[in-house]
Amino acid sequence: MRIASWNVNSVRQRLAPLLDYLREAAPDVLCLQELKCEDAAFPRVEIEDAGYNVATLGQKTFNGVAILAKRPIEDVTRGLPGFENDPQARYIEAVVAHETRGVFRVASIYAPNGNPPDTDKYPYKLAFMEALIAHAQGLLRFEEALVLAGDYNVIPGLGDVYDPQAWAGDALFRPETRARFQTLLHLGFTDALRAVTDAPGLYTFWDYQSGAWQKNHGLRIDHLLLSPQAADRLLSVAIDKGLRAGPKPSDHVPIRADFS
DNA sequence: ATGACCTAACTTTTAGGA
Repeated sequence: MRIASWNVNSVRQRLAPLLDYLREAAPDVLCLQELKCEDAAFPRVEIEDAGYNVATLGQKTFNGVAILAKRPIEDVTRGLPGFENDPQARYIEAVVAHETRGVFRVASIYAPNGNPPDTDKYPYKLAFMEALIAHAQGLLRFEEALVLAGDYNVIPGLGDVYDPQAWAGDALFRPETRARFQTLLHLGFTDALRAVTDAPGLYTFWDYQSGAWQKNHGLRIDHLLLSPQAADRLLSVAIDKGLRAGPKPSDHVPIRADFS
């Protein structure tokens, strides 16, 4: 069972590399963020023709999340429970069956950026994270294989950013932000990448500006958080950074995990 | 180096991203 997450920065601009990725990496489930289109404009037919079912929560211009899966997508929840008044499309959750080993519950999450931190964008980011913590705590009671996948807009630690000092005051790296990410982990989730390696410099995002990719000025902000039942079945984790050097790249690359 | 990008939109500038 292969589950991946990718902030595509406009699904319509990314359609060709997305179809390539579905064919080459062949994830069973792919969570997408930053669709930047309404549901009616989502390239549903092209993705269904590639062999995937589709569940979306779109929005004009900004945000937007989706779950793609080879198997049927069931019990879809659109919007983060407990944060229902949010006008921004940042959360979709569903259940996908494994061929032989029960089901996985999967969420595709696009947490707010939160910059600049001296504006109301930062308390909005923290409020989203607190609602996510509350909802995740409830989900753990199901004792299911659960993957909370997405762009958290959180740099968890010093090894997850090319220049920690330069990012000290940023909304992605402030202590209040990292503390809430840690609270989420302390509920009982496993940061999938950190379950397989302690290596620094494993990034999922490189800004389009300033030659960030060429200089490897990256951030690790896309994460797969695993319930105990998912963590017990984790086989491997990979970051598909090659896509950042390919044609029409997103500024994020996919992160994926394989499960038994 | 004070530089450098990309996307969507009631587009020819602006807002948002991170």
